[in-house]
Amino acid sequence: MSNTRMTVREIAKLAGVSVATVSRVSNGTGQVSEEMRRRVLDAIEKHGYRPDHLGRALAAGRHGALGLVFPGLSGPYFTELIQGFESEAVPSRASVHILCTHLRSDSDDQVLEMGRRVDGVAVMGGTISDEALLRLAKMVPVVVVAGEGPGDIPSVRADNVGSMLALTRHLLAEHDLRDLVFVGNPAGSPDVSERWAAFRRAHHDLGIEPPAEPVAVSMQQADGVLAADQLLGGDTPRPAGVVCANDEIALGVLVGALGRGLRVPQDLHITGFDDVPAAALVTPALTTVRQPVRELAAEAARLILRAAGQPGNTPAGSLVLPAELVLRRSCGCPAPRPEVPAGE
Amino acid sequence: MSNTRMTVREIAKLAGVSVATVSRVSNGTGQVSEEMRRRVLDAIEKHGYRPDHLGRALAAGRHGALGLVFPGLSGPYFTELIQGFESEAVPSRASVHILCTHLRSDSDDQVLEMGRRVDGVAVMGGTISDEALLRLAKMVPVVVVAGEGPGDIPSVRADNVGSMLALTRHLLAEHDLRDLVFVGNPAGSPDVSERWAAFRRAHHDLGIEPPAEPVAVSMQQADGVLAADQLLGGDTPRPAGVVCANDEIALGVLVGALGRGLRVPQDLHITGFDDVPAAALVTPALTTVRQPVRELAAEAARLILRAAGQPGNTPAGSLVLPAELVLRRSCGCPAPRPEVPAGE
DNA sequence: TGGTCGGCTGAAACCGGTTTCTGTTAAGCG
DNA sequence: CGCTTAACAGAAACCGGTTTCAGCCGACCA
Repeated sequence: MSNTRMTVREIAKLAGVSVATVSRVSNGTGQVSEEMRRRVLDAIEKHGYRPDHLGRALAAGRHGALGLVFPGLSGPYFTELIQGFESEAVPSRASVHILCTHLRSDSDDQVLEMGRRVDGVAVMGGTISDEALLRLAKMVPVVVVAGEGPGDIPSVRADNVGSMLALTRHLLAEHDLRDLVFVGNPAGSPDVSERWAAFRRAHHDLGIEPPAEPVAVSMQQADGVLAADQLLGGDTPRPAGVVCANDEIALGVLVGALGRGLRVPQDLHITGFDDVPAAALVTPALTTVRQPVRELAAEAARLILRAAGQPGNTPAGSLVLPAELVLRRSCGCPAPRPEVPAGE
Repeated sequence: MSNTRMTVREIAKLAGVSVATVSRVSNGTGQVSEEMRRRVLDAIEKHGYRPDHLGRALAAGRHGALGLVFPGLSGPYFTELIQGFESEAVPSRASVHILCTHLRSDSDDQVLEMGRRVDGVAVMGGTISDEALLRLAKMVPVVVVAGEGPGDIPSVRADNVGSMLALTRHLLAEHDLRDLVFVGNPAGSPDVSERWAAFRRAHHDLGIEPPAEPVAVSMQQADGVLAADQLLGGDTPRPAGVVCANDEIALGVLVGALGRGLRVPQDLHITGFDDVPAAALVTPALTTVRQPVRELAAEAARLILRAAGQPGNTPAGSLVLPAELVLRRSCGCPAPRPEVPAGE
């Protein structure tokens, strides 16, 4: 009815009761007689009163909000992440604040500012400085997603090590490949760092000498094209296989290789990581690793909600979810099914 | 220093001044003598005081937050949208709340709840009911992104009509195609509705009879595969070209066509909409339309911020940004460049 | 020297809720 | 019938800030 916002006190006056009673009715707490409850509900209904979120939050000392911090929104990985997080937060009546640190230099400050507006934060690994992370953790419960935090900050992540071990071993042992290269910058994110380490360890486990250095590029498709230029353009002998830190790099390398007239996988084997939708679509389809990104994010949200619910801010331990090897044509495996992918 | 949060009153006591003075210093408002300012700043510095966001927001009657509502996060379109919105909001010290209505049935309520937590909301067209949109607009400034709102709710959108007119005309006139079909559900979103209307109008403008009905499917890749089954599987004559409501559908149709042994564009012409990264990557590369999604979202954020800044909640008018036709192989055009796409 | 004006300060009201704490009333019980 | 107790209602304090308003004081002017 009324366009101007009602307050508890106005409703109280209109219903002829005290503000305490209105609050009790609208929250369902305490004891209220049927008579009073009727009067209050009538007034609320009649004037379309909804309690103000700020007033309530201030009194409760709780924001009713969760934060999610990520470097940027490149690709389907982040899409899944956000949806997983959000779908877990909303049923708990918590709103979701997002922050893309992107290329901004003052992201540490912005994250700390976010810490003052929410009840807990999930931060993607490698997004902000450890120092900022520790300070943030002093304000609100924090969980690191896809990475590892300093101190005893809890984290949830996929099994990078296990799956990259399996993938590399697959290439080395089943396809009997040598001269593999790794494309991706281990310094860029904890995920890549773990993948690079596992890539090397798989070599060592089989008594094979791994390359000393990765081809350190960023995570976009264009960087994969660049890497392909570097690997295939010069006079250096062509590697047998290219293990990429994610699918987008792999797709870039694929384009670069095909553009040079190379056949994949006959002339060059390529693998990715993440299983983005396009990975199944391109020709040849991309061998990759599927992570339970959505569950990862949902689990992070759950941890935060639980910690925020308790005054003691329980930090809980770390969690590692399994990842799944997806073998397709680009590593030399036969096409798994009659090429009619079920979309996404 | 202190781990437990400081309040204005504590700082005031420690600095030996009144809370009003502390507030004035920390906000830089009003007149404060150098002596007082020093004392307050010292106390603030020493105890690491930062004003509580809730208290401040309550007193100011402003949340310092913007909302963004979308149906789901399928594909790069939404990624761009979020980043554009966020990059405009953050410099204004506004946090960004997101809400995926997804498959939830109670999204209207959730949107209204969001309206009580932010200073303004951008809603993707077709995401919530007109009724909810109108009620939301009574609470906070609202902008519809990629769609049109009821009443005088302002909107920002790309030039669907102009670009789809140009695209369809291109197929009809330049490539001299007939028997085009449109794949996409006009009832699903305002964008698709506009595109379908423009598709038909281009036919009429050239005196050609357009198809009476679209192939109404959803916006995911799998739906494109379904559409291909329907169009290419039966005994009905194969259409000359398939105009898809977005790139993901088009990619699905492409896979379906190639999987049936058809050559694209020789046997079947296909076009998309949005210019997702994969559109340039697939073979043949996809003819499509590039929308200024990021600018769209940034403009929406700007409108909201401006409206939220003024008590009068200026609704402002609508805004239509131009879109660009991207001609590639899949419509029959020659490859524009030596096939080394610069990634994305 | 008295009056006015402007700079500076702090007490108190306010934002919109929740919660404690006190008091009243009626029911239950010996 | 008197006493205890439970149910219920409301006044007031509280959450942590901002802002109004009144008052004090020194400077300036006639």
